[in-house]
Amino acid sequence: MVRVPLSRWERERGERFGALLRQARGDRSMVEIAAAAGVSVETLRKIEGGRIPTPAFFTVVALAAALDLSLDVIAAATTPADVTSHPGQHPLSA
Amino acid sequence: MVRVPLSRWERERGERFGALLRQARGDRSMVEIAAAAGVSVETLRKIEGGRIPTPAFFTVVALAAALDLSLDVIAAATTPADVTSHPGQHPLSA
DNA sequence: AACTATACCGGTATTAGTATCACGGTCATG
DNA sequence: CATGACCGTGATACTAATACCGGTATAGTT
Repeated sequence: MVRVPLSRWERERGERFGALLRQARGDRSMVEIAAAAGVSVETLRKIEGGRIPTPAFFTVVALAAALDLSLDVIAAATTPADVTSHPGQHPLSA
Repeated sequence: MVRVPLSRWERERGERFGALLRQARGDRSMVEIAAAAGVSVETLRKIEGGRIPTPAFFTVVALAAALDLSLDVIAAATTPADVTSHPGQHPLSA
């Protein structure tokens, strides 16, 4: 009946995710990438800054396309290796 | 100041997405896949049925892993070809 | 036959989180 | 100076994720 709050781990993962996007953006402006992805600039800023730790899948799809990134690479890069070897240790989803 | 409601197109995309997951699940039980992904069964059911049209990215990551699917393949399969050739015609994100 | 267990179905209620706009501020550039 | 990008924030409506409900269907057991 209640949505479970995001754990610390999930928040940190979101921060890692945001940092990865920031890095991929490089010299391009946030405004440019947000427009290319069809997302508001504020949203991209929040995602990059980890303040939206679990964005919607299709939002990420659009951002990945604008940044020419593979989703599989993103997913692999934001999951610490120890989690993948022990799937039961942390929630796997958002 | 207000979050824009999901368009019909976005809802339909969510239904396509859900159908793709359902197909990928095959003979395996919803309970089994949901558990493997660390997601509630109700959530998976709703995603498959299109009643959660824009699930969180990391939820999809976990489900894709449980189903042994590539995220890039999922994203490509749920985007009609005419949308990719005309990026301005529909919102690209969730 | 009845009973039990399990999976699946769509819906409801609740809570937490997202995505957006708008704002005031800073900073860099022409 | 004006302009554009970036920053974090407040407020808002919307949506996701969860547990639960009553129902159906199937398979196995007594």
